[in-house]
Amino acid sequence: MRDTRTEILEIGEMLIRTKGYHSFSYADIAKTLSIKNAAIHYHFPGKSDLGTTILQSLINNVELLKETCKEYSATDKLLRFIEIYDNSKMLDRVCIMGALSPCIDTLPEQMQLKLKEIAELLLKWLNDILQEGKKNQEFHFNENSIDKANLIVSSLLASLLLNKVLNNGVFESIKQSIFESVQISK
Amino acid sequence: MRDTRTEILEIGEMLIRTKGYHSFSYADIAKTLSIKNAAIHYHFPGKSDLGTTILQSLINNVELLKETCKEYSATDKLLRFIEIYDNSKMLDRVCIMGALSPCIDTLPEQMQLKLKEIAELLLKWLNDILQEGKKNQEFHFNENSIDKANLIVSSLLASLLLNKVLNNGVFESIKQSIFESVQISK
DNA sequence: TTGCTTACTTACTAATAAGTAAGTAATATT
DNA sequence: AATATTACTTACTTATTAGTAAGTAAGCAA
Repeated sequence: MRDTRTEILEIGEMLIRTKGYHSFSYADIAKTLSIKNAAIHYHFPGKSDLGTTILQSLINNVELLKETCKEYSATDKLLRFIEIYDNSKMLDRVCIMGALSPCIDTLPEQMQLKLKEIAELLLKWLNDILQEGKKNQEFHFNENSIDKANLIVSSLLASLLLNKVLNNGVFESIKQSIFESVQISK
Repeated sequence: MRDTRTEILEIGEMLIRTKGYHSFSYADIAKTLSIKNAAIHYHFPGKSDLGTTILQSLINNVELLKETCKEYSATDKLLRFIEIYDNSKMLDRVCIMGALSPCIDTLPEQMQLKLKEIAELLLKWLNDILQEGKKNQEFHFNENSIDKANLIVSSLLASLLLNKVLNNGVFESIKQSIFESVQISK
């Protein structure tokens, strides 16, 4: 038997990434779990508490993944980084940045800050990976690594969005471009 | 004295691109224009009528811009294409794809179709520009032009989103990358 | 001058939203 | 055995939503 609090968080995350923060309600979660509306308020008094907790748990997941990859080669780290987006693609979801950044101004302040934290965390991690790979000759590129990290995160994020609209091969096409742009073959 | 219908469309577009489709209400528009809620229903019976009309007018604008650029060089066409995003950046807005694609499944069907139309229109136009520029030696790149168009649109779209979150130089950084990737200097 | 259309307002409905207060049954603590 | 805590439900409030029906004032058309 699953823990209700955890299930609320997972369904909430799914709803944010499939419908958006403003388009789901406590009633959606309640229906899915066959509990009452107020049960969710018991675990998360306000919607912003739920939203903030979901974002924090995503931050924790990235930190954990980062720790797991610590000893990997830069190439394998990059592969694991891109896997985050692969997983989203497989589930036909967008990433959290894609889901929330368009309406960041309408989010509770705590959520805005957490979203910033996620963006900075991902960009910094990717930048570290790129620098390491360049230093030890795994990757080959001329641009500075911050610009490159910006470009990679942007294009991954947006290809998930475009994929939802067009259902074409844009995600795979982008992934290929990324590998070519750092000159690793896989 | 302005035309109310046109003003509703313009404010509606602004609201979609700053707050999102589900986060604005007829009341928001009514307040801004100092008219009553029902006046908007007179011009646009349902919210989906308003949304669909806004998307159609954006399609018309792109078609018009395309026509205007007809005789330009490929380089100038590309500059005008990117100007669409420059304008968004200046106003601290995201583009319509960035605003609506994350929650496309929650939009009225007519709006979903119009959004697809916009995505296809932009990608096709950019692809044409890239092919023309490659053919006449204005641009130099090895990838196929469809992949390149995907990458450029994706990164422009996402850099507007990231810019809202981080307020850093990501948009300018991406723009520079695009120019370099087709090897034009400006 | 009578009637019709345009562009609204007034006043409303029904649905849904987030949120709360009070009660309850089961479990854990002392 | 008595008490407190956990995890809810029941029943509710208040606010906001999209949407509608009926009325009106101004302008034009026959």
